[in-house]
Amino acid sequence: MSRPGPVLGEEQHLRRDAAENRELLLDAAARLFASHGLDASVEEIARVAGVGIGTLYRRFPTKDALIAALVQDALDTIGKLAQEAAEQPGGKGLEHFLERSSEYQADHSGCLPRLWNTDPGRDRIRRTIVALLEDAKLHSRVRDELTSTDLTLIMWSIRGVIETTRCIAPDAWRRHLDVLLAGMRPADDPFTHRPITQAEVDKVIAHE
Amino acid sequence: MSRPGPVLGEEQHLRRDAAENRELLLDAAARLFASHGLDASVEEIARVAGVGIGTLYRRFPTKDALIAALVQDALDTIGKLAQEAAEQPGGKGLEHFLERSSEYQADHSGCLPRLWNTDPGRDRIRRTIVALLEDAKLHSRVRDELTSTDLTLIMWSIRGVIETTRCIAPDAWRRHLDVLLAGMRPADDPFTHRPITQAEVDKVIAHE
Amino acid sequence: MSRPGPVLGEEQHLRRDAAENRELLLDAAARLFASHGLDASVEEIARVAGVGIGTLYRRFPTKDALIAALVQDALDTIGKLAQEAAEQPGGKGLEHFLERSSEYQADHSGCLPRLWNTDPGRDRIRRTIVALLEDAKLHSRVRDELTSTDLTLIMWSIRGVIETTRCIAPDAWRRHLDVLLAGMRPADDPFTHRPITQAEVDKVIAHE
Amino acid sequence: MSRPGPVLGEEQHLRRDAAENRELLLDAAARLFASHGLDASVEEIARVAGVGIGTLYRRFPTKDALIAALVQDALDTIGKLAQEAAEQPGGKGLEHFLERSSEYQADHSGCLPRLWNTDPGRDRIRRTIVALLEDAKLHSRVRDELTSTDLTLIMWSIRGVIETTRCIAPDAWRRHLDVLLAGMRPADDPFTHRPITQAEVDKVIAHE
DNA sequence: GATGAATGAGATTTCATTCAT
DNA sequence: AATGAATGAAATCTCATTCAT
Repeated sequence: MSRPGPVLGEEQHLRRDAAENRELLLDAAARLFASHGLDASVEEIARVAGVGIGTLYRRFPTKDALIAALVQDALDTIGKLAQEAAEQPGGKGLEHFLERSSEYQADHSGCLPRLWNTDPGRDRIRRTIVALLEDAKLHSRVRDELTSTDLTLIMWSIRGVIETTRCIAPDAWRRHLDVLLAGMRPADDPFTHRPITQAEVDKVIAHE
Repeated sequence: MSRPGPVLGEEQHLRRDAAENRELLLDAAARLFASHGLDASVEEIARVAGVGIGTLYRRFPTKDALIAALVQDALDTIGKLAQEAAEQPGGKGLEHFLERSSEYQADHSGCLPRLWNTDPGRDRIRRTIVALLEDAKLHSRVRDELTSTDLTLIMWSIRGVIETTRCIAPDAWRRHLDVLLAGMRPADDPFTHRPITQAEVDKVIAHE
Repeated sequence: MSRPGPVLGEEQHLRRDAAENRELLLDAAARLFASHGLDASVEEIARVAGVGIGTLYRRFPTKDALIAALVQDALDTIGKLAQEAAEQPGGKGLEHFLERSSEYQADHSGCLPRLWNTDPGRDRIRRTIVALLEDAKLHSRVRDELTSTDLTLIMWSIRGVIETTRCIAPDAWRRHLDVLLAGMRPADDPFTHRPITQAEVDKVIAHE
Repeated sequence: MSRPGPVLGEEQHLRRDAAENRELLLDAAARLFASHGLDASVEEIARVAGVGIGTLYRRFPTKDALIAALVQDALDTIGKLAQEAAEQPGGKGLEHFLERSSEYQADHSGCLPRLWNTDPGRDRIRRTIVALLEDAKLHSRVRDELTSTDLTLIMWSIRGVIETTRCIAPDAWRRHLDVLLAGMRPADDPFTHRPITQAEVDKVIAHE
């Protein structure tokens, strides 16, 4: 006799608009990728987001597209962090940026494996970072021989540390950054190997 | 480069053909894991090894067992490298070890994600590394404040670089190691964060 | 013959196509289990049902779940048969129930091996059967020494006959029930062994 | 330097002869079929028997052949039991046989599912049983209308009870046999269904 | 537009049987 | 003759993606 009302779990069936769903999906994906790696299933993501799987596929035509969107979000943030860091005086912007961007990655470690593997806007970030590097050299906070590709390796290495330690020792990367910064400082004995080329970095990033 | 011989508890007589197939399988697995990540399918591994899938499962009752075998091989080798490094004079053993072990990992990058995540023999390796560290401090080649857990982070950091660059710039890690070694050297300004504890490292490793 | 409607806890709204497929799958499973035993493959079941294997697994997350659903259907029906039998006058309800429930089992012999091996609702059925037994004793249609556990053995015994003969002589169990009913009737010489306990029956059923 | 002596577990590598192996295998098979059903793997059987799987396949060209051998053993024994029972006076041979053969089956329940499904020697057993039945009728221990096919059904039904209860209540079949024997006794109200034909029984048995 | 049911290729694993040692 | 390594078909189950409702 009772009207077939909303079933358990359906009581929040608000007519959400597209933008909201997008955010819900990205949040859910970030959370699940962080806890289960990129193997987290799209179905689980949709469920956690509270939307149907069809809705997910309307927003993101592919699992990879969803990941790419997360990566893009992260890159956008990192770009902003780089620009903020440029305001630091005394050549300290670079250090500031490394700390802040690492902090951000530690908090959003879900799709780190692919974080550097995508394109648009990356070039602008790179130019900002190069500027930070030049400024740091100008103030003798880092070696002259340090290149922007060295910074890329440094960020990849921090990513590796974060990925490994995030669950247990989420601040481990700070100690490691201490070591890296010490290694970047001006010193008498120069590095013994050539830096990798920007072309190589680009190829790595393009290599999916 | 060659697989280490039978180790503790492994001395069961394998028939010649069985032993051969075991090698073929481990080689194929290493190759495929390196090129396709741990998602490489066991069927593909068996095909590349030129044996039936059943043969693979007779030797390694589980995909994880196969991975574990590769990891064990790698750890055995790294243990040997650590002991060899101990023979280096002038406190240079530690640097020597970091270079050699990184070299090995770059050549066997297939199961790096799990390389540190397994048990037996690890303790012996750690003690050897601690000895290398003490020797390096004795000869003032590294800071006194450097801990063995810092070395662990350093190795994870190198692993991250190798994983990212292996296909395109297989020697990138050497340049990165330059930076790390520079950061390890004695210097005036001390690190600003506490090292992580050995207990934290152990938990990370135990954490799958 | 028709599947019983939604039961306790099963009232989730299934979309029409989903509900249809559920029926198709249960029918196919019943048919194949009947003809090939429980070893019939889920792939074959899906094919006979005319749906993809994924659909089967969406509805029944496990082969066992599929079997359990069939068993549940059967138990529900048998429960109803017991209640219907209670309306028979003259203490004949028990005989009526044995005939009807055996008939049903002969028509749904697919998952007989596990038919009694599951829980919910079983207790209610048992109480109904006990009532049937008491009524039969009251009207002197069966011996006073007959217990409800004897009835359980009797049903297992019929099940054994049905399983063996279903393909060739699908009515053989009727003749066997004649013998059993004759054995249940009041008589001078009592049984010579103790009945098994209800606890033993419960353990047998729990024992997978 | 040590001679490669016998390895662990090989110290009982006695040169066993064929007959002995056959027994070992049949014993192991009976034990494993009893505990794990006919799904017990041939590899496990060989291991429990303490022989190689190749040896098993030399003795029994097929898993089915192994099962058939067990069945044959059982039938031989049951044939002997029937003949022994024929010596019982007063028409009690039939009851004696049912008890003894059930006892034997309860103790050798491994391949019961197929126990009646095989051929050679069966005919001789049947003739012996028919004789027991006639003798029982002669002494008015069973109804005249009881046929040998009824006895077949009775034995199948006992098999069903044994299969179900063997682990928990290994004597349950005795109580059930009480009921069956009571049902076989002469009585006023005749059975209401026709017995199945010998041809039907034969077809059931042939039907794998 | 949103939903979630349906799909089916593909993954891991088992096991009866064959065959080199 | 005995062994057990090798085989590969087949089983169960997962999941990214499509499509009817």
